[in-house]
Order: sequence, then structure tokens, then C-alpha cells
Amino acid sequence: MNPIVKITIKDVARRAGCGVATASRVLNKSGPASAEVREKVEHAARELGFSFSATGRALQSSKSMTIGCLVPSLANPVFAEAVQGIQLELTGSGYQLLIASSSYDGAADNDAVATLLSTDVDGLIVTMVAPDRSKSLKQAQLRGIPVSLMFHDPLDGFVTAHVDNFEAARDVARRFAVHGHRRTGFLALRFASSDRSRNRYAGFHAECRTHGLADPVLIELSETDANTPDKLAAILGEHADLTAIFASNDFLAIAVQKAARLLGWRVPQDLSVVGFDGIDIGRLLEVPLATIETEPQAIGRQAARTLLSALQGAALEQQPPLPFLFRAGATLAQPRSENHDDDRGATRSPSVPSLKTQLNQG
Amino acid sequence: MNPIVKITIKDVARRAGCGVATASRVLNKSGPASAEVREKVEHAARELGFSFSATGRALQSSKSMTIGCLVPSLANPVFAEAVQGIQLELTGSGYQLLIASSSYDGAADNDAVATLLSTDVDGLIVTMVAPDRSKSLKQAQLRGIPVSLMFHDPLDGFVTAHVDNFEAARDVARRFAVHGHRRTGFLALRFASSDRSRNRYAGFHAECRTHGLADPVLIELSETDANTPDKLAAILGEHADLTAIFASNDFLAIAVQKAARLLGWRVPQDLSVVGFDGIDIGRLLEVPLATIETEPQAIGRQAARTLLSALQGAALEQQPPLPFLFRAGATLAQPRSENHDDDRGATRSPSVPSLKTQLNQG
DNA sequence: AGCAATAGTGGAAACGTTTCCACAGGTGTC
DNA sequence: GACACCTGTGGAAACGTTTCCACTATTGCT
Repeated sequence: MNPIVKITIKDVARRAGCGVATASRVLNKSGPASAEVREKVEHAARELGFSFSATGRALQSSKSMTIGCLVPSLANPVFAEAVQGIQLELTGSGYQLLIASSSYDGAADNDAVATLLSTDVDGLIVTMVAPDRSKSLKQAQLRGIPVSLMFHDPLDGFVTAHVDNFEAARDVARRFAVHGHRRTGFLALRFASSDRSRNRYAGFHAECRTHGLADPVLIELSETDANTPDKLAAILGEHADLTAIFASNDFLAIAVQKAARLLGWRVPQDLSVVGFDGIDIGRLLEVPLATIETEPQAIGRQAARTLLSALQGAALEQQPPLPFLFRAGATLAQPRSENHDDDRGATRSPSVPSLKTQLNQG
Repeated sequence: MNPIVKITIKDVARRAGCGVATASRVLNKSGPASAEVREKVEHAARELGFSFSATGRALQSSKSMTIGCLVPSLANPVFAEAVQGIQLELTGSGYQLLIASSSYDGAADNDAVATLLSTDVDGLIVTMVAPDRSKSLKQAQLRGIPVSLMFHDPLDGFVTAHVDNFEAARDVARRFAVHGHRRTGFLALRFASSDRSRNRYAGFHAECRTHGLADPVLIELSETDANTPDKLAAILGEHADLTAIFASNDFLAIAVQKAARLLGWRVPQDLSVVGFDGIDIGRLLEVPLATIETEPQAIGRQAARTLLSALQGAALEQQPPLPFLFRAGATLAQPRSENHDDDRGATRSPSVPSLKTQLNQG
């Protein structure tokens, strides 16, 4: 529709009556220039509405000033916040953020990295199914492109910004033990493709053993299961003996409560639930969610900072894991009795508030 | 650390013993080549691990195959999902997504677009404070770069992917009227910088008038107010006469319920609440949230589709607004009485479930 | 006044592509 | 057997930068 008119530094130079080299020096303040010429160039540039072409620059400097980022999905607020964190950290650094997402697919994963790579990104921030098995990621490292992982637990040959999933999960097991739970379950969504989920289970499992609890039941959910309260209720119904469930994310923790309600079970009297992530909404619920609080945004920032310093010549350096925090909530309490299967949902226990007061920590 | 080795098409040509022009033709399947040479080039490319440099291509074709996207924040799931939608639509198109965010700042806004522009993006998908007043956006249009807005209501000189905020808000007012509410409030977070919010208020206001309700009270919240239940409760307490509140997003709707609980008010008996956006979690709450359901992902997709076809030479074409849907929930009911200020919270009304059954629509 | 040093300047090469053009050799047609 | 025509090929220009280098004035010394 509109005539596409490109204004290059040549146009500026011609208008200012000088050579392109001079114009470049003036506009970049990268070399000497007389006040007179300086003025003329700047004026011409302003008049013409000139701005540098990143492409030309990239070609000449072989720096694209672009960072590629791959996450499973932006629809998951955890990743979205992490990206926001990266964004924040990148502001003012001159780097731009190129985003791709893989829909949790281990093959799409690798292709996406390849695509990012072919865009000449200067660095990579990545969360994927199996970084250690990705050809493209190896390719990137071979080419000398710094790679920073997010959320993954430490992996040979990579640096990662993460929380210690194993430890965090142990914490949850400990809390269950203290409250007197003996039979627990672990709810997972994409167990096979998520090392985070697997590490959480491992930590949870280990600490349950330490405290003499039964080995936790691993309940693996499909996307549909998780989003269909009826289905989830049916699955939950098959595990009526459990008194406490550790959900591998907060969304699942909230969903399982809905399912429990459908079964007539009350939370926390009949079933305790602890989540993972610490999304804000958990706090605002009528029964505030007990959860492991993490800060995805901080993860993004750390990954970005690490990468940025590598881009400035420093070596990639593994940072210590970011802190997590157990956020008390009203969804965790003592189990009502050792054998409660029969009277589950038959009576109402006093009220939630008392428990809330007992545990709440703001 | 690793020696950065760049393999260009020249290397491939040399290895294959042919000219770069031929190599280019073979690798792009863009011209004739004998089977023999073809084989040699392909082999050389594979052996060397060659991949095209997007920069070189961009420079020569003056197409960066990159689309710039600006949203207020990725921490807001509505925008994150929209971006995910764009992402999905772009998959396979060969275009990459460059992301920037503005933190809802009307100046950062404009700068971000300028930065995106200087990256030689081929197109722009944008949600910002005031598109019609952005110098940079005008600049983009002048340069012939197609621009597609998201979430904004139609604006002269732009196409936008949106839901009809005015109409949706009227729907809410109508529902309040039908339930017998007379004094309502509108809860907004960033009223000044959000045309969506303003249009919702306008529609809500207009339809309240039509039905003879009192003009809705506009309650404008700061970020802190919204995130601090105590503060929000204090503010809410100043409007004890209201029986129904329309929150301009679901998060606010959930927060205001928390605040109401702090005041000892029950939802929906003492206060009805309707949200906007239709986030998934609303469904899973103990008291399912009544809300206007929208599909941010569809908004992103539509914006991307529109842009893509413009990039293929078609004219930018305004699409009809995307549908919204009132999602019934248990947070909307009749007000308990015309004058209930005194006994608010003093007695417990029967139970939520009955209302839930009455209104729930799955 | 003569010389060296310097500040200011512009030409040209390079970055990795694609594509225009020219050329070589072969095939088909009268 | 001459001519026109293809097919396959490679050289070179162009895209927008930056930077190296060489050149010209000017300045500051003796």
C-alpha cells in the first residue's frame, strides 16, 4: 500500500555532503569529526528519519544482538513469567528476545532450537524435554554459542537457573510426615517429558522412605484428565486410601481439590493437598493453597544474567539454585483418622478458619 | 571458549568444486543444476554442517522473516496466551517472533516499538497504551510495515483482533439487572492506560442506565491495592451499599472475593461478582466464578493470520470481533434484600450448592 | 621557513546471501 | 552443416553496515 522507502546511511551521507564512513563515525560517535560535519550529519539524519539497519550491522559485526528463547509453552504462567524475567533483565542491554515454543514436544523441541540457531542468535535460553540429548543444542555449543538452561536441574555440560526440585519435594514429604500422614500420592502431568517432575517425585519418594511413610503412589495424568473434573474425580476415587497429595504444580493442586469436592471429600479434613510453583491466585482462594513457592521470574532473570555475562566474554558459570519457600496454607492438615474411608464426607468438621489461623504465615 | 567457526555457502561451494551461485541454486532448489553437481553440493553441505545465515539472506532480500510483538506484560496470562496463539499460527510460516514488553508504560511502549522497528521486523503485532498516539507506530506504517493490533477496540487506521468489550460489558449489566441488582460497581486496575477497561466501563454504564440501575461506581485500584487483600477490603468497605461488582478481569474478581470474606461478606449472598477473561482456574474454584469468557489465544491467532496475509501482499483487513461468552458461575445471584447493610454477614444463608446447581452450565 | 605530527576525511573491502547476466557446450531443427 | 535454442554454470553486483587505510590539510615545532 505505502511505498516502502528505506533510508540508509548512504542517503544521510549524501544529504550531509560527506562520505559514509564519516556519517557512520558521527552517528556512532566512534571516531573524530569536525563540529561542522557532525552537525550536518546529525541534522540530515534527523531530517530523513534515519535509523540503522540491524541487519546490515549484524552482517558486518557477526553479532545479531538477538537471544533465542525456547520454552514448552507460554500458556503455562510459570514459563510466561520466566520469559518476562528474561525480558526485564535484557532491557537496556541492547539484546532482543526471539521466542519459540515447543508444546512440550521432544522433537519439536530440537527443531525449534535449530530454527533459532539459523537465525544467527548470539545466545540461547532454553527449557526443553531433554537438553542433553538435543543434537541442535550440541550444535550450538560447538559453534560457540552460549546456552543457558532454565528450570532444569544441573546437567553435565550446561549451566542452569533452577530451584532444587529434589530438596523442595523432600520438604513437602517432611511436612506430610509431621502432620501424621502415612499414605501419600504424587500427581504429575507430563512425567515422562519433565525432568523437574521426575526429580520432585524422586525427592518426595526418598524423604517418604526416610520417615517411614509408605512409598508415594505416582498418579500420572493426561492433559484431558487434568482438565476434566469428572475424570480426575474417577481417578482420585481409585486412591481413596491416600490422605495427602503432592501435586507437581498448583493448577493440578487446585484441580484435584475440585475433584475431591465432587467425591464429597473435604480439603483438608479428608485430603491434604500441597502444590508446587506458588502462583498468586493460590493465596486468594477460599482455602488458601499450601504450596512450594518459587519465583519463575527470578529464574528467567538469572538465566539472562548468566548468558549476558557470557556474551561479554566471561565463562558460563553455574549459579547456586534459587531459593524456594514452603508457603503454608489451609489445604494441609492432619488426616482425620487412621481409617476414615467410611465416614469420609459424612460429617462436617468444625471449620477451615481455625486451621487457617494455625498455619497461615501471610 | 569454543572456536567460533562459521560455515558459509562459499565453503560449501569450494568443497563441492563449484561456484557460489550454483551452490545457492542447489541448496534453494531455485534453479537448474546437473544431478552430478547437485549431489556434490548437497554432500558438501551435509559434511560441513552448513546452514544458511538468516542475516545474509535478510540483507539481500530485505525481508527479515521476523515479526515484532509488543504486549504490556507476559506475566498477565491473557497476553501470554495471546502470544502463544501468535506462536502457533506462525509455526511453519517461516516467520520468527521477536517479543518486547512495556510494563503497561505509555512511553516505554513507544520506545519498544521503535526498537522493534530498528530490528527490521517485517510486521508488527501490538497491544499498547495508545496506538493512535504512538509516533513509532505511525513511523512503521509510513515505512509500509503492516501493523496488527490485539485486544484494542477498532481504531482509525488500524486493524485489530478483539472482542467487543462494550457489548460484553452490556451483557454483564443485563445479567445484574435480571437478578435484581440496583447498585453496582466496576473494578478497574489500569483504567487510564487501558482502552479495553474504559470501553467495558462505558458499556456497563450505558446498559445500567438502560435498565434503570444506578450509575455504576467506578473503583480504580492500584497494583498494590489489588494485591493486598487488607487494602482491597478497606476500599470495598467504603462501598457497602453495592450488591454486585463487575471486575475488569478475573484476577480482580477473585481478589475482591477474598476481600469480601475478610469483611465477613459472603459471595454471592452479600455480594455478587462477575469477572472478565474467563481464565481456566475460575471453573475450578469452590465457588465457580461467573465471568465473560474470551479466548486470548484466538485473538493472537487472528492477529497473526491477518498480518501473515498482509505480508503475502493482501491488504490489511479488519475482521469481525471474536465471540465472547457469559460463563455462568456461583458468584452471581440475587441480592439478599433491598437493604441488607445491617445483617450482612450476621447469618449464614443455606448453602452455595443450591445456587451452583441453579446456574451452573458446565 | 621547513618539517613532522596530527586531525579530519572518504574510498573500498568485507560480512553472507541471491540474482542478473554472460558464456560454454550441447541438442534439435531446417 | 549452419543456425537458433536450451541447459548448466560461474563471475560479479547488490543489500547496509563498519573499519582499515590512505590521503589532505592544518597545526605546532624547531
